[in-house]
Amino acid sequence: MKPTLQDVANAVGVSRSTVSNAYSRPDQLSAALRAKILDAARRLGYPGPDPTARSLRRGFVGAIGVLFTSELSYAFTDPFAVRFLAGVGEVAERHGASLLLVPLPRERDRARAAVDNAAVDGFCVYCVGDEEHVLGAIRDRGLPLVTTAPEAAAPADRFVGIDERAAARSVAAHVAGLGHRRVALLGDTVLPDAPPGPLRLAGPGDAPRPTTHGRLAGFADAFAAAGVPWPAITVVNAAGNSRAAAAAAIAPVLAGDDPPTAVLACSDVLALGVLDAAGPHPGLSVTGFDDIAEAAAAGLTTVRQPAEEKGRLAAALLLEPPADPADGHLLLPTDLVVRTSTGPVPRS
Amino acid sequence: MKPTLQDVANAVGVSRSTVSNAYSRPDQLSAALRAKILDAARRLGYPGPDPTARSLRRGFVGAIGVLFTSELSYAFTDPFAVRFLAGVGEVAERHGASLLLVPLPRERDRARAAVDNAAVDGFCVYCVGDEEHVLGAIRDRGLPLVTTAPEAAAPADRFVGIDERAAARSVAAHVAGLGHRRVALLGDTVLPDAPPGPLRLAGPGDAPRPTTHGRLAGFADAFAAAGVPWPAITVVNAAGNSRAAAAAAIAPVLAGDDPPTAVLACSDVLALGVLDAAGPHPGLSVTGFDDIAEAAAAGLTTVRQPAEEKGRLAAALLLEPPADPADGHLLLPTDLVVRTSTGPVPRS
DNA sequence: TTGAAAGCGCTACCAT
DNA sequence: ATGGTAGCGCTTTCAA
Repeated sequence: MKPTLQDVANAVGVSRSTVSNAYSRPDQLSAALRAKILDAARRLGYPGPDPTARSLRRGFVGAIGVLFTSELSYAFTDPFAVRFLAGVGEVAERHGASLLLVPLPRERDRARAAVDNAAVDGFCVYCVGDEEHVLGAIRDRGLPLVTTAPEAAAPADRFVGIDERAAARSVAAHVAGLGHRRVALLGDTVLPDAPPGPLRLAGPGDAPRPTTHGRLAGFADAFAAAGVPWPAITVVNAAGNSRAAAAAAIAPVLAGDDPPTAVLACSDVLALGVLDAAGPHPGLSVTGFDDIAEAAAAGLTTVRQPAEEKGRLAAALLLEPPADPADGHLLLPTDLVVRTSTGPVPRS
Repeated sequence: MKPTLQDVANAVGVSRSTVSNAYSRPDQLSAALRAKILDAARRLGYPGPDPTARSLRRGFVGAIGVLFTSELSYAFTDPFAVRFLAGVGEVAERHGASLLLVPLPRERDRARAAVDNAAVDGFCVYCVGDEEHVLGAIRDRGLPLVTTAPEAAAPADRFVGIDERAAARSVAAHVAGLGHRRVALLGDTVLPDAPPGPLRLAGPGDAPRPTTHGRLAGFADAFAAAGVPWPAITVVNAAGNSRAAAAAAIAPVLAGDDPPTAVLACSDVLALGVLDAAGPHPGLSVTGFDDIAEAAAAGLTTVRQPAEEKGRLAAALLLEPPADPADGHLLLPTDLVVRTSTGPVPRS
């Protein structure tokens, strides 16, 4: 059996309290006794207080949960998510807090159970869409919570994000300003179980994922202002946020008659996929969203949002809660980054 | 106060055991009673058994620790490390296990404390070098452990990795075969506190990091076989595994008189940095290590090792321990990937 | 400066 | 099918 604190106490001939103090409150006993205790512990192979028991007694854990409302293994595949995580890690590191990455099963009740079983002091939720049940589970546990989707945040929640709609509007306005009128909008899982390819949508609001919804709405705003009504815009669904999925989804649209002169994607990864597929369509304008590292190399026009900073602030909101709850909702700035993937409408 | 299991028991008028069973062993009570209990729990706002208390009682946690023997925030910056993590996550996901990412402070005793305080059932250690004290702490806790560095593995440890030396030998042989004789080897933190730039090393063994050591030794093997003795080889130190650090470290070497005709880097990230710095030196052959995604786009000749698979196997070794301990040491295959960044020695 | 007592919230065994 | 009992290993008053 592993030795316990009690064993050390017995060996030294002191009480458990004293051994406990030797570890957690060195000022509560003489240096000599402490040394003696630590020494005995070493001899017995006692590795120090059991983290679980300590957490139970103390009532807190020293770890924050990070939830991606998508496959965990997928999250590592998404450059933006990884940078967000890096930011979270940076702040956690500073606080000596660990990060518990909790895989979320797709089924709601199992997802809820996963949340219920996580030994953490609070959660950062990287929202992809379809997170309400997860957030509900966290709130039910009475744990603090920060989300990245404003629509998802309850008044008591903390939030850090961007104005998705305004940001999307800014790229779209740039594209509209270049004269594009025949455009396609590309999103990941625009409708839950839709097949890849073009889609009928009564309006941006039909997209259940708040992020997608916000971005589509922003795109629509700008084109509406340029005289292009929603029905004239093609919405294209990709089955996943990957280059391959994007390429597969957009190919038939580009190959159709009356193809768009510009494609506005809801993420850089998707935009890169469009570029992959657009090889034979030079002159096509393409925009992304996020400004991941690959975007620059590809010359992608996009909207930059501060990825690491978003993560840092999310963690900080959890680990250094603002005194005034009103400071718990942070809106980050975004920048339109114009590169070479957008240009005037080609005359043909 | 948050309600406890006891409160639910009182409310329903049953014992704690029964409530516990309602959650953890549904087959131990009638469906009707169970429904009644769960219902009361919902009404009271009882979120289910406390994870910490449950772990204490059950003696296991349902989480595995992942340790990077470097800054945690740095790990997310390293494409190879991220892919490793993706692999770990994939398997953890399948087992319903969470991943606890533990930031390691630089100071040894604080690092040990971080390990001691982690509530996990075992550790995957992604070895960068200088991990002995960390591994010792894990062993002292009696927790199972898988490393990625064979040198670091004690007999009881599990291990998954590659034959660093042989892999390095394969790229170096390719370069030597192209006729290169004036070569530089580039590594991250070849010596602990060395400044960026060329370095004197009595031999590969002087590099304390086992991975660096192994790769340098492999490079040396191949050149020795080609008639280039160790002292004729320039070893260059980069202050970090980043493109910028690599570029800064290699620049003076390329600018010196008698510059190398080939640079062999210990990682793709470093190699990419060399390429950045080599703009004005066309004809320079450069090799990397790992075959990250960016390598292909850059035309980098490198050694591929299966990143996600390494992570998957590491997690599997922990979560599905092999019956025969002898199966706990896995050596993964590597492949030489020749692209355009290497070529014959330019005649000048 | 040290120790005794009282749980933290839960589960597993053994009865009934 | 349900309940009683006995801790899991630790920390924290409080008293000595």
